[in-house]
Amino acid sequence: MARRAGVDTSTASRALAGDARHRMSEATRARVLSAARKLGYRPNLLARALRTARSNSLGIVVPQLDNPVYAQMISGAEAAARERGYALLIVHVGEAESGVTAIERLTRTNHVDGLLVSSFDHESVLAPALRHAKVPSVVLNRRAAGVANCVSLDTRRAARKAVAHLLELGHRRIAHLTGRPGGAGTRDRIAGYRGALESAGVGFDPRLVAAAGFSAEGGERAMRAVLRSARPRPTAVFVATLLAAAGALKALRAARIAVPGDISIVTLHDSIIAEVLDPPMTTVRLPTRRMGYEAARGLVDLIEGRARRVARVLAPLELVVRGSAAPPHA
Amino acid sequence: MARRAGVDTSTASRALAGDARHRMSEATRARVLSAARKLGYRPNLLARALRTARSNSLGIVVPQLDNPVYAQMISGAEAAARERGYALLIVHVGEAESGVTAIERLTRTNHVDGLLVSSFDHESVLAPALRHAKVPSVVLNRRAAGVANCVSLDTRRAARKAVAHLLELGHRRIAHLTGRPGGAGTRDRIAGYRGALESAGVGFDPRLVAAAGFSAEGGERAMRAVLRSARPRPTAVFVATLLAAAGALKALRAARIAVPGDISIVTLHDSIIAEVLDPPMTTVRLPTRRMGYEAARGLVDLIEGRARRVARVLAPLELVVRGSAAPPHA
DNA sequence: GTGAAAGCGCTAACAA
DNA sequence: TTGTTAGCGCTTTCAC
Repeated sequence: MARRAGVDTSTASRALAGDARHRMSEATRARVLSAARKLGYRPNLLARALRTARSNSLGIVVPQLDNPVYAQMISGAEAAARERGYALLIVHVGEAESGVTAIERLTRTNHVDGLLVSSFDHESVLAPALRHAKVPSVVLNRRAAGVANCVSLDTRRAARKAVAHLLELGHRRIAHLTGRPGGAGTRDRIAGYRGALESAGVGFDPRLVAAAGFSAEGGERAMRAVLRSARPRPTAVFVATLLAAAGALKALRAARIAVPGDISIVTLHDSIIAEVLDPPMTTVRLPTRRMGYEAARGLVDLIEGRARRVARVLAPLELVVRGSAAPPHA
Repeated sequence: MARRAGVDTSTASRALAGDARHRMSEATRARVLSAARKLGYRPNLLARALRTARSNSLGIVVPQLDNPVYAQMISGAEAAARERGYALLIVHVGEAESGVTAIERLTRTNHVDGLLVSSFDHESVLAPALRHAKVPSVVLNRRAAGVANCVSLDTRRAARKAVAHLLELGHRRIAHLTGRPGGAGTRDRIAGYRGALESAGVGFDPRLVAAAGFSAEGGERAMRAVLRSARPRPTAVFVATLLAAAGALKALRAARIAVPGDISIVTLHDSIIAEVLDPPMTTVRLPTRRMGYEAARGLVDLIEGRARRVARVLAPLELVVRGSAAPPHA
């Protein structure tokens, strides 16, 4: 024990706290600090937590782990938590399950100091659950009524950017394979898509929009649906997410439609998958990792009283031009 | 407090422990339990941890988060930990960094009861660090001298299975793009590859082997190298991992070599990426998620004294035949 | 500026 | 079978 080494007792606590509010002689402080260092003293966080009712840990609730989007989010959150001296407890709840029991368990049993939540729960259940948990929370990429603290991606702007790229290439008949019906992300994508079209004076044709969800199969199905029903055929398509774009690509290949020769594709998010597709996919990168980072940092600010509210919308990063989009041939 | 509600005090502890070694009247036990339920009592794990010097948490150290292999591992570990009532603390250490400081921090500061380790540390540093940490540990997919507890994948057998598939299709000239030089995974792959060839009476030609590592670029480079130097050209190639196979595919496409028409490809691991490639990739699935699950379960057994050693090698799952391998044309 | 003492919520040893 | 007591390692009044 550092105390033993020095010569004092709980004064050590003050010295190690380093808090300027405790006035104490530089001499003793130095003595304690050096003794602590020499003995390799590590405070017992459990004891501290019990005493202060603060555990120095954050909980994160995610619906998927093997999706690069969540993996990146977690990676960012972990980095921010570590920088601030917090541990990160991770709970995976499945897409179908509710995160509410996880939230309950994290706060009531594990005594986390704050929550990062990214489950698919409807806001009507999520918001009360978070309010009921008496620790601060930040919701990731789900803007929801009744949820004050949230860090999300500006999906609308990203969508707009993607579609603008197609318009600049000269496309006028642009389809959109969007997300899950009813989701906020879907609304944002459609808004961005329509906004870009309007700015370019291109009319909106609902037959060019189909729900793909976020899976490859969904993308394949939606692409087929559009090919079947849209006349004349679109020369380009903006797809909700990378996986769905891969599915759309498959559908086009099956229909012997060349990409980007006959139809161009642009999508959102970026990962190694974009590079290994044939052709490599042109995408708008989104700062997913940074979203996790900012959310965790904001959460710590909330916990430590440096902030009263966390509400950030992160702008998309750059357009990554690969090979899936080209000018339409006359 | 449940105690208040019933009428007793620390007897509640015994009742809630449910331990059969404590003999007590069914009446009081029932009373305590029902009171606890009614009040929604949750024991304070922090206090318990302080008292018992057991935190009911596991730490997991991983070098990557956005690689499906690790994501699946974590997902499995999280499930097992939760089932057994443990929380999972996750630490990401980067491929270049050492996991040793993370191990140190997890045990000395966060007081985890056990460690799951999958960093890239050389065994000469990892083994002492784990021995020094005074909690049990299980190493994931890295067999290393001095490390007793380990759950790993039978990569050798998986490699053999992959190559056997090519042999059955009639291939005799089979190249191998392997992992990082010197890695255990690489040795296993080469051993499996050679084993399969030998069983089929096919000679081993070192010019057909090139190091690809585990990235797409590596695979692309290695494929080019083999195409340049191997005469006659192989009719099939067994690639170390999915991403590298994607890179190899790219190289073949660039060289206008048809897959599987001119060259067949088979690789290890499975994920959505295998499906979105063109052609979809034939792979040998490996139980990565289960590896995380078994490791965490074994670790808890170690912690709770139900096991003295955890050493499992998980057999590969089935061969998933997609479209990247076909019989060679005469 | 520093020491003494209490107590966070729990469990384990001992008494009753 | 149950209650009493002590103490895990820390922080925080409260004296001094």
